[in-house]
Amino acid sequence: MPKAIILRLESYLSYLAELKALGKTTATSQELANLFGISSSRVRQDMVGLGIVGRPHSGYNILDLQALIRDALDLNARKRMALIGFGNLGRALALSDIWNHGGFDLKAIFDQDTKIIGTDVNGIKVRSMTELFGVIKSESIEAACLTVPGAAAQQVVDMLATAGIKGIWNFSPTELNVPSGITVENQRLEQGLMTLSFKLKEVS
Amino acid sequence: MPKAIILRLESYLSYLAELKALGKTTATSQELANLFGISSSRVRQDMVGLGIVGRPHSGYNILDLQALIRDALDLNARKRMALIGFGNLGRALALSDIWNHGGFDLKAIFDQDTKIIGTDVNGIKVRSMTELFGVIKSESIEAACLTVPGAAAQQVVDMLATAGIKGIWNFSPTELNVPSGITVENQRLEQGLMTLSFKLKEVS
DNA sequence: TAGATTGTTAATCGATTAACAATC
DNA sequence: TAGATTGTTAATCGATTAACAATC
Repeated sequence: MPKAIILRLESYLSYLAELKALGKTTATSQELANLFGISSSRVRQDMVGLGIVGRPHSGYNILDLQALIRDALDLNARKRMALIGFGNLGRALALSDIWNHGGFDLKAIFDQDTKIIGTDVNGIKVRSMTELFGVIKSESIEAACLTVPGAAAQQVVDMLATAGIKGIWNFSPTELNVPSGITVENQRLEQGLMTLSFKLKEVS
Repeated sequence: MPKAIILRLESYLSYLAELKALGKTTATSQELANLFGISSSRVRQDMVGLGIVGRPHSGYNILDLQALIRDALDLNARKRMALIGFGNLGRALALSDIWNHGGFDLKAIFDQDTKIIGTDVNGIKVRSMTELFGVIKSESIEAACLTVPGAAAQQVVDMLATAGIKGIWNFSPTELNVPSGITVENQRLEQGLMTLSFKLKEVS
């Protein structure tokens, strides 16, 4: 499935939650299209791809649509995650409620700093990097969130690959090298900021 | 300029820094293409767009290319930024060194929580939201980083718009409504996590 | 019923790749 | 020089839009 479609499904999902909160039970392709300036026919093609059947007068059933999108993105499956790097950003993510929005459960936290190791975070103890391999195995952890400094990222990725991790949510600006069978989703904060810089020049 | 090109320019930039660190002085379109699986002819078209002239044997001069990309993204212009929302994420960003990578200088921090107001962060005092309008004006701040809870986001955006902000780096999952003349760059953490969920299903 | 909205096919658009003469 | 690599044009590909008969 193309990346562009995935991103649209995610946007539909958050908009549908808003509509539902307003008491609506159906949404038309035109309503969804207005959301981010695409044509209603593109939305209908996305709907066909999801396998949902709409009704000529009212549109698509919101509950059905939410369920199908959540299923397409596999958000209902509980996936076990480890966080590597308990710096300011790692700490912010660990304490946030974001994990559940992706169907993830944070199960372990690792850091290198002996001053931090042992800290309790909502019932999860920050562990030493030396425990990484064993804990990922014993806790059946399949995904990792990487919030270590860029210089350390690749080295940690190699450890994660050996331990059998299947997916990485990467916050370091470094382009990671991973063996096949491992997927990386980059959350490029620096690129976001650079894009804002570019856009600022355009608007003014 | 299409978003896809912007993202490529940003990727070229970080790769060029690596090449330069290795002591190289030129890069060919083929090298840059290998980076993320596009064709060398696409890279050459990007180069033409930047206005750089390559040499048939050696490729493009790295220093020239870096300068042109930085110029295209306006990274050399110093832009003054405010951070709104000093929660865990806002705090992590405030303490990070990311701002300079986009050519931004963090000049003010705002939060609603009276327990936090007054805190000193690298010489910047956290201010009350009531000061937002005045400080943005008096400090000539043109951009804002939004790390407030989703429910408060739109309300803050309206204040920022009134104060004359030109660009917003948005970390809230909410789709923001802004008047024309203001640009928003969304840093969708939730969508990143959902995309990872989808990809995990695909690889296994 | 009337007409709003779907599902579907063809047309359009833009971005990417292929190809190749020019050239350092 | 030989050949690697550019700059450029045409071909291809994929994604988006337009159009419209079907239908609730």
